[in-house]
Amino acid sequence: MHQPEHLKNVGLKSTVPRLKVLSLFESGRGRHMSAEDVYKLLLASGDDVGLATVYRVLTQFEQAGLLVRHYFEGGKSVFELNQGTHHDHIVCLQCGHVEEFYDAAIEAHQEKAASERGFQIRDHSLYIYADCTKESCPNK
Amino acid sequence: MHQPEHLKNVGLKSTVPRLKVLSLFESGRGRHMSAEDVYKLLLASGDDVGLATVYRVLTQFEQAGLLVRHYFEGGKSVFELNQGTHHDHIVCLQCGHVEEFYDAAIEAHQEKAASERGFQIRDHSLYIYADCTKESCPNK
DNA sequence: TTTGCGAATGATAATCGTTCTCATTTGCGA
DNA sequence: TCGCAAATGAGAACGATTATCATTCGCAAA
Ligand SMILES: [Mn+2]
Ligand SMILES: [Mn+2]
Ligand SMILES: [Zn+2]
Ligand SMILES: [Zn+2]
Repeated sequence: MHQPEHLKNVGLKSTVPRLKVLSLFESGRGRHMSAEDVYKLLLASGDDVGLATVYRVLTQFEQAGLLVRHYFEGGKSVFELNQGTHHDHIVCLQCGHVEEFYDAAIEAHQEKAASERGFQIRDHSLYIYADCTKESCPNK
Repeated sequence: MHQPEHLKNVGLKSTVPRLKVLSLFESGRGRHMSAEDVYKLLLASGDDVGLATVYRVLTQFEQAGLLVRHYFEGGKSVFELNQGTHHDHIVCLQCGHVEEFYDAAIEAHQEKAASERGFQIRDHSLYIYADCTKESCPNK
């Protein structure tokens, strides 16, 4: 999918740590990952990259539009590949399972609520915290 | 408004620091406040309370249902008086002005989106980040 | 290719918000 | 008024993230 040129196209020089982080996200070995997640997965696969570099690269990728950052509850940022289309998230409070959804009606009502009050929307975040019904979920 | 009995009613003994924090929220000197905001406002008014106590009391008030905690972007928790009715927030990215709103249609669609996917909603957070149209806003 | 240099990296220190520890104080029922 | 569990406050500890800085690397010019 992505090649070294992709990094150049967004103004970042192609380096080993950057390519490793990008290919991890593209490998599908984790969709919503924290800096620590990325760091540990890279270590586990023998690719050792400094933790500080992981943080730097994630922020650079976010600014370059390659990744999207989320602030779930819990205090740590979570990143995912930017695939162009916006979506919101449902997070299971028991098992942490994250499901993505997009609801055009909700998006439209948000736009309406903001413009009625004289605001021009730049961004928004909607997280639904819930209990899921997966078999594997401790929530029996 | 609130009196010492209110604390007892929610299972907390009436202490000086707790009463000070509660009356600060009730004074209207700030609606959405972080622990640091509360700490500094109390110090400024001559009521010195330890920072650790401020954190403890805010968490206790949240658990007791007196306050609601929000996780705005920026990494720090923000609290406001729980006035019984849920609402969401629009935050101006330029001046930080926060406006509250409630949209029954959005709430209903969230419920629908979650139940359709087998989730039982426990909580949710919706923040709209925007540019406001206040005269005082740097966003001219 | 080799070279040169500014950008990138990684080990580690520092920062920030928050929680923990523990000796001291306080609220409040007996 | 006492007694004691609960609450407080100062400061240490913590987890996530950022800053510092000496070393290494990417890459373009020669
Ligand atoms: Mn997602
Ligand atoms: Mn509010
Ligand atoms: Zn679950
Ligand atoms: Zn504004």
